Amino acid sequence: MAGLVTTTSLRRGEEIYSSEDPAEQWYCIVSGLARKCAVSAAGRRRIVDFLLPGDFFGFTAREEHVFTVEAVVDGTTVARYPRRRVETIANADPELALLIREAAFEAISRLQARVVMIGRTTARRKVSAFIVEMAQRLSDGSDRVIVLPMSRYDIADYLALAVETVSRAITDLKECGAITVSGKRQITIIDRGALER
Amino acid sequence: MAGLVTTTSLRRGEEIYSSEDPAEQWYCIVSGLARKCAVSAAGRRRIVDFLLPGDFFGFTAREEHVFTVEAVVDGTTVARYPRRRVETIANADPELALLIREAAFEAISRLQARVVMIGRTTARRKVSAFIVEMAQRLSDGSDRVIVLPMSRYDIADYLALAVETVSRAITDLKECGAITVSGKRQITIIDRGALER
DNA sequence: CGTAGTCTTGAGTATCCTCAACGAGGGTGG
DNA sequence: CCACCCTCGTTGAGGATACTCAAGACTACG
Repeated sequence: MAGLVTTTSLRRGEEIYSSEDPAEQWYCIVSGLARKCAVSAAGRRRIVDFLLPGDFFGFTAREEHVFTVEAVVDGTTVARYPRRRVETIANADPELALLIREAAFEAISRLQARVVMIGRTTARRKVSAFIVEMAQRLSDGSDRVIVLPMSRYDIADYLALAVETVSRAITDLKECGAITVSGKRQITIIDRGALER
Repeated sequence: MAGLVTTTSLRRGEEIYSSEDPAEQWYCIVSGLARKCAVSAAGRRRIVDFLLPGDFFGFTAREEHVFTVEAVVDGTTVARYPRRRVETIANADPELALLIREAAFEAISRLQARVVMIGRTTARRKVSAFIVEMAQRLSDGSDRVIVLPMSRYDIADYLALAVETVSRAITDLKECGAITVSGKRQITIIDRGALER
């Protein structure tokens, strides 16, 4: 495997792959953050998934990618694996095949959690769940302080809300004493119970 | 593989597996329809996925299932595959390993499409997209006439809407001439363009 | 120092949810 | 056979929520 992987560093906004590109590689985020996006006919962006270090992506049963993946922060590094060659190696290496399966199963788990989150009723619940999810994924849930690597716009497109609504929900959670906010991006969880309710 | 598979027939409402059950099998719908559900703390049901003939499910990187899967219609038949044994066979059979990967990739595609659909803004768009999706999945999109196998309640929980809103959206689409409805469940697509917009 | 991007707040409106009522259809039991 | 219950589906009214439009503050960057 070591000989196959290519690692690239990207600036914010740079594309890792684009919609309709041939799906010839699999990817893993090494550091930083990426977003998997769709753009609707009306020009509205949807973020299908945030990709954090350790997340594999680019899996598809088709020949072309459906979504676009872009780096969210400067210096995001991505490992690329040539799909066909990895599959060939996996044919003779059950352990590698298992790793691939598990990476795919992880993607399924993330997406299912996402369907549940995006299906929540109120903006406040969505944003609360988002903060809890990020605390979990950024620091294994062990830390009360998180620094969001993405903008309010990204959060809005991730939660299917308007930016203003995200902003208001965060203000709301501040005023309720569930969180505190330092600067724009640093959030401290004060009352986790209130967020999970 | 032939010796490993167990096929069961279920009545509507019967569980295939339940949340927190040990994840020891993989499944495939042979006929009928099943729903993958989560129930929120507030008692609200979310349908994470509808499972149609040919859809594989039960994939997880964990030891326990997170969701519950139930038959939606009487006579739904499900094939069960013992996970460990299938994995052991796959270790020596690259073709089987490929099939598993592709089934998992299909599940990813379905879920991604779902995140996009559920993230749509208005109820009318959601219901329109739902009808188009079902036409696609029930008959490869070739047919203008579809018979919905699930209730309005199921549709509502799938789209994260209230039942009343689903009902109103369908009435709306009827009045706009985009569809016609015979009985409760049979829908004929008149103007596909109007649905996709 | 100006510009572009980000974030917040306000006001008004559209949409959807809740509560309520009602009709149709399918079983079940008397 | 019919009364009854239950689920399902539809419609209406009223209120809550989030969206749109608008404006302004703040930051980073050239």
